[in-house]
Amino acid sequence: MIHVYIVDDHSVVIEGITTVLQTEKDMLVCGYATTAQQCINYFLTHTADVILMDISLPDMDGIALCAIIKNKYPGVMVLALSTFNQGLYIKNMLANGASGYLLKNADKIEIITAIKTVITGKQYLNFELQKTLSITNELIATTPKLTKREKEILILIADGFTNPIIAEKLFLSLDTIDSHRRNMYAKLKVNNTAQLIRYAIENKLV
Amino acid sequence: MIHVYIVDDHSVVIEGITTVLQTEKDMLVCGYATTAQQCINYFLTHTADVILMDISLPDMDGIALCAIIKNKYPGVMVLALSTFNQGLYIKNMLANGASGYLLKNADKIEIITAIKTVITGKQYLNFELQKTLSITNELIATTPKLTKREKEILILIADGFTNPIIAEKLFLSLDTIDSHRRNMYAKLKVNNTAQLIRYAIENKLV
DNA sequence: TCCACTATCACGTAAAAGGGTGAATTTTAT
DNA sequence: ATAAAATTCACCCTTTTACGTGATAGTGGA
Repeated sequence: MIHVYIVDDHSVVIEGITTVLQTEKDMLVCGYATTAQQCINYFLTHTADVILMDISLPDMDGIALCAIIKNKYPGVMVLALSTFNQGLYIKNMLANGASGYLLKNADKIEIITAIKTVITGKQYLNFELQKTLSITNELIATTPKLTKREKEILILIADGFTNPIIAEKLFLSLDTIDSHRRNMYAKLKVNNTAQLIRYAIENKLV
Repeated sequence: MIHVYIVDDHSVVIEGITTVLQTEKDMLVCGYATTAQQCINYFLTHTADVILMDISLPDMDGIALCAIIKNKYPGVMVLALSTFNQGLYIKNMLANGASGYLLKNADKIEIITAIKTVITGKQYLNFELQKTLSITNELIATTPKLTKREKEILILIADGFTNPIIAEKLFLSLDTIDSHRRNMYAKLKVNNTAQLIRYAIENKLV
């Protein structure tokens, strides 16, 4: 009998998964939580084979909760549950010990398959998610890296400070700020402030 | 007997709501759809008293679907279903004929209450959502409005074009572009390109 | 160890942005 | 119909950006 624990702040999702798993004779929903803290408390005195864990929780993100659980109870398999197909989330969950990632639009069969896969110790990721993940990895690899100083100056530019003011703030020459700025332009293949700021915001550097 | 139809691309949510409503003797889930098109097809030959409608669907957004349904079948009450407590969504759904808005973290009682409220023709919005909506309305009221021309020029600036180039593109004088740009600075209380672009992106104008 | 990258600064020039002020015409909303 | 807002343009001046070119010293990874 596979004991499944559910962590999700949407009660209808808990109901839904429970209903789906009831049709499986060898699976049992042994409990659920709507907050990370409830989940942590439960595992102090109980256990489970698999946790279906939403990545967005009211008190903590699923990535942090996953790390805590896997650190204390490595034998418990975590299957991440999310609405969004975003590479960075997938990457982080897997890096923090999750054995798989399931989208909420998954059907009954996929949910059951995912659970059965992860309890054997294998990883579960459907094709769509694997593709997203590989695109993300490629994106990260090809994204030009800004240095510490460059990021620091970039943030000040985004805050609306001019080169002379930034030079003053950082006790550097105006030419130095100009130089860093130009290096960023070259790295990011842009040629003015507007494009620089746009790049910075769209890539969450600011 | 209240006939409830569910539109949501997450099958576990459909399962969950169905399970919740089964406990109510006077409610019946008469059908469900995972796409807007399925929903439209259903109503060509069937009907329902209430539609629980997710605002994010694979083929169309819930706002558009709501408008279509209410236009053809004004008697069918639409109760929007969403994960996010975002004022603009709430506003748009209500403007397009929805009778209420429900968050997916709502518990059984709230779901039942919401359905019972909307079938009487009244609007259902919980306190939290009402607050979000009023904050959003206030925000919209206080957000400085850019004119068509200003937005057009703003987008070109964000694309990295300089004033001379923009003037050329729009067959206008450089002074005119400069003038519009300065008017935007005044409206948005900024004083250089970096801040302008930041404002534009953070307020989804670009 | 060596090379690429980083961080710092300098000089000079041209282009663009930022800011003051004013004004005519057209569109829009009350 | 009339007032308000939007759109267009002009002139002048200062500051900032953008870009070419080059140089020195430190840092870190292959």
